Amino acid sequence: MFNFAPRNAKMNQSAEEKIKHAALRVFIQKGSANCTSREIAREAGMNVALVNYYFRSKSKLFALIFESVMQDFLKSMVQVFSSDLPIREKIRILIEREFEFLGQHPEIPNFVLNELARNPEAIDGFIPVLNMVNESGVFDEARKLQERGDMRQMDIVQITLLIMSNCQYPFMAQPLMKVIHGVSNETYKEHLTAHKTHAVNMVLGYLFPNDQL
Amino acid sequence: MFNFAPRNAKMNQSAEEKIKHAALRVFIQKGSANCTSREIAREAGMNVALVNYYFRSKSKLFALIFESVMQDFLKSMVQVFSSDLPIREKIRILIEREFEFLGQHPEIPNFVLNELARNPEAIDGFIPVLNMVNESGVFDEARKLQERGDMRQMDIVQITLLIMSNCQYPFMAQPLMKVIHGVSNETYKEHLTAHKTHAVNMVLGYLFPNDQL
DNA sequence: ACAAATATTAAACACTTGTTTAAAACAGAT
DNA sequence: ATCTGTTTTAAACAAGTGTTTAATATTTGT
Repeated sequence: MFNFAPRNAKMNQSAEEKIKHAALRVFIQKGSANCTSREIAREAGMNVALVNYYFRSKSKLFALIFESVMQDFLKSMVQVFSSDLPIREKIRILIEREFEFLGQHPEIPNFVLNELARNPEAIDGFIPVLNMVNESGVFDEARKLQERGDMRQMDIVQITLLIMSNCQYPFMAQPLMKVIHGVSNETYKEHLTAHKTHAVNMVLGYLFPNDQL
Repeated sequence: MFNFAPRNAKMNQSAEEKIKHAALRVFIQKGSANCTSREIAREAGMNVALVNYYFRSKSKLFALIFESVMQDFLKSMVQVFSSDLPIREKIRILIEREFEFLGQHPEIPNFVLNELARNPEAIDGFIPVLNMVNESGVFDEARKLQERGDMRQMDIVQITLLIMSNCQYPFMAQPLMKVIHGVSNETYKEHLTAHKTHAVNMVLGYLFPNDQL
C-alpha cells in the first residue's frame, strides 16, 4: 500500500522515497494547503531545498501524491467488480474490503473529498485514475444486471452513493461521533466493525428486495 | 439561517455583521487554515484591521463562526426528535429535512468534519452545542423505543451513523461523483432528490424489518 | 586517484501571513 | 464649534511562505 518504487536505489531508502512518504503522511493529515514544504522536509529528515530539487514544486509533489492516493482509494472497487463473482458477492466483498482498507487508512476519504471540493487543481492529478474506473467496465456490468431485472431499478450513480455512503462516512465522522456520543477510540472501533455487518445487510437487502432473509 | 443578531444596529448592516457573514462564507468555502484575514476583510468590503478590532483574532472569529454552524448543523436533528411524532415519522422527517437543509448548504458536512479532524481547537467552539444535543433527550428516547422491541436492536451510535451517512455523504461526495460518472451539476441535483426517497426507504426498511412493504 | 555528475546544504529572495500601532474620520452630546 | 468616545484606515511588524542560488559534499566512472 502506497509503495513508491525507488528510482535511484540505495541500500535503504533514497531521499526521493523518504520525501514521498513524508509528503504522503503530511498531506493526508493536514491537507495540501495547510502544510509547508519545510514541514514535509522535516518529516523526511532532509533539507527544504531537496523537496524542490526532486519534485520541482510543492504543487507538483502534491499532484503526484494525490494521484497515488486516488489509485488506492478506487483500486479495490475496480478489482472486485472486475472479478466474475455473482453480483451479491461482489457487493458484499466490496463493502468488507472497503471497511478493511479504511480501518487502516481512515483519513483518506476526508482527504480526497476535501481536496476535490476545495482544491480544483487536484482534479488534474485525478484524470488517469478516472480512466482506470471507466475502462474496468464496472458500471456497464451493473447496468447489464439491472436490465435482467436482477436488481432494484435505480441509477448507477445512486447505487454508488448507497455503497460508498455507508462505507466511508462512518470513518469520516469518527471525530464527530466520538464527541457527540462520548465514546473512546477503542469502543468506536468496535462500533465500526459491527457497522460493517449492518452496511452489508442493509445495502444488499435494499438492492435485492426479493431475496429471502 | 445563520442570522447573526446585530449589536450596534445601524440602518443597514453593521461592519461587525458584514465581517461575520463574510467570514462564514470564506471559512466554509476554504476552511479555517486555508484562508486569510485579508480575504475575509476583502469579502466584507472592509479593512483588515477591523477584523481584529471586532473579534480580537482570526481564531476567535473562527470559533464564533464554527459554533453557529454547528448549531444549524445539529438543530434539525434535535428539533425533530424532541417532537412527539411516532418514531418512523421522526426518522422520515429527519431525513427529509436533512436533505432540504443540505440542498441549501451542501458544503457544511465537509466543513464540519474536516475541521474536527484537522483543527483540534475547533472542538472548543463545539461544546455548547454538545449540551444542546444531550439535553434534548434524543438518544434516551431512542433507547426506550428499542427496549420495547419496536426497533431493530443496534447501538445508538450506529443508528446515528446509518442516518447521517445516507444523508450527508451524497452531498459531500458531489465533486467525486461528478467526475467519476461525468454528470453535470443539474443532473446530480436530480440524483440527490431521487436519493432522498431511497435513503428514507432503505433506512426505515432496515430499522423496522417487521413492517409490511 | 582524479574528474564529472549527482546529491545536499545553508543562505537568501520576494512575498504573504496574523497582528499591532498610531493617526485620521466620524458620531453624538454639550 | 468643541469635546468625547467610537469606528476606520494606512502603515508597519516580525514570523513564515514557496522557491532559487551558489557553494559544498558525495557518489560514480575511469
